[in-house]
Amino acid sequence: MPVNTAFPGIGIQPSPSIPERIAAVLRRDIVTAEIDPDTAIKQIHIAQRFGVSQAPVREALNQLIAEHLVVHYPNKGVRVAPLLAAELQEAASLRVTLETELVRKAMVNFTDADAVVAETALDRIGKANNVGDLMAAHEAFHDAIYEPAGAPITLDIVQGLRARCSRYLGFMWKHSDKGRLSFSEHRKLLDLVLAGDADKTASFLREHISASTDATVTCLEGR
Amino acid sequence: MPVNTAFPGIGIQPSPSIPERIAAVLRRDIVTAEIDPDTAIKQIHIAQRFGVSQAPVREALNQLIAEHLVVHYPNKGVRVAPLLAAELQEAASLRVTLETELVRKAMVNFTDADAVVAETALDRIGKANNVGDLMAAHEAFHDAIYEPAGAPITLDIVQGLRARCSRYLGFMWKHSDKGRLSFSEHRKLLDLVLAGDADKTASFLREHISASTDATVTCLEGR
DNA sequence: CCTTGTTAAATTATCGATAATCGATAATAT
DNA sequence: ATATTATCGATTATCGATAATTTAACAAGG
Repeated sequence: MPVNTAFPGIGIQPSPSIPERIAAVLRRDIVTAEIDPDTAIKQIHIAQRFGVSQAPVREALNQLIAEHLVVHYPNKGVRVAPLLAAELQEAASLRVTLETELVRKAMVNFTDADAVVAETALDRIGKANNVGDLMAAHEAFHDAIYEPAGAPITLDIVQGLRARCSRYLGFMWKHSDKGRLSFSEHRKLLDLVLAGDADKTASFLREHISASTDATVTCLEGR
Repeated sequence: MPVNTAFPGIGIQPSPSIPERIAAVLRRDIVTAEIDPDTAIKQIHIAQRFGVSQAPVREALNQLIAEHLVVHYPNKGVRVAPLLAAELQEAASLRVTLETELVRKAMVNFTDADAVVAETALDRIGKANNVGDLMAAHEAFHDAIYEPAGAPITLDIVQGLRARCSRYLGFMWKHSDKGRLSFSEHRKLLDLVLAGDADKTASFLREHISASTDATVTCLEGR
């Protein structure tokens, strides 16, 4: 009993469940710094906002708890996680370790189709006209670079770490004009991947992550 | 308004919630291979077993989903995750990368108190008389070795990866007598940490993880 | 004989309401 | 006046029941 007989091999992407839709909206609001750190998120408010009962809201919040975007206080609910320089620095350090390894493995398998996907994401970065779209495109670009590595567990961890770091970027963009996401750095990263020099690509990626982290940390400490 | 005036500085460890207790039991049953891979876990059964309604059961299952110990099929429930050699190998490879880094950082800060905690866990490994206790002690030992690194995010990720790998160990122990958890290897690991040679410790740790992984993979493929 | 459509059973997902918990405040006692 | 206890309001956590979904069995038709 195949999942999708009309388009064999493609499969049906299940329409996002209610909890997933709610989590997606809250996640965007958090990483774009639309909601301030430490803000309490009350189940009833969210339930009314989406016109559902509290049960699916709780599931969405549990998702965000697992992603460390909110913190849970038993019997007191959840709050948007605080922004701590130590968290950003450790997460970024891990990203350097894991993403350089991922890109090395990906480069071995990189196909023309993968390049097309990455180019498309790059275009989306250039065309994005709001913070949410920009971040989504940024995610998509990095994922496109790493997916060919064929390391799904690592990729999953990296995605979580990147979301955690993106929060800080979103905060910086909201409160200052520094460190705008540079189109050109990503263009160069993709060019390096296509050129095939693994060492050069890895060290450029390390710089890419470190530089944006350092800018964010100084912005964070300046308040 | 201090949390605990009778024992200042100690604080009250909040008694585990119902979902946490349920998740803990299911987690143990899964990693000790008491439940076979692909077994469907029905909400009503668990609810009746613990004498609660389905709501807290769903929360416990969501926890296990986040830990990748069960897989969720929308509108069809959860099943114990399958055992795949590829998953074990990638998770173990990640563990080598992250745990060698952790132990290096931990050795810089290692105190006598940390050593006592590790020795205690080592004793528990020796005295454990069932698979569940053995695994819990094993976890505690490795955590004791890594905690002084002061890298909570990395430690959290490593704990998740170790739980994923432990499933395979539990499976092997259930179906063969090979690869019993050796007390002596952990004794030597702790000795190396205390001796202070970071390179030697890291390479021993790499071998410790790789060897047990290889044994498990061959056991897994032999059926 | 195979396919297709229909129904029934089982299970998940959601709902509305209740119980349990917490923080703050008021009341009482020392 | 201070410290302890009791009550209140708000919110989470849990419950029991219903709605939605899937699966399997079976019947009708090609």
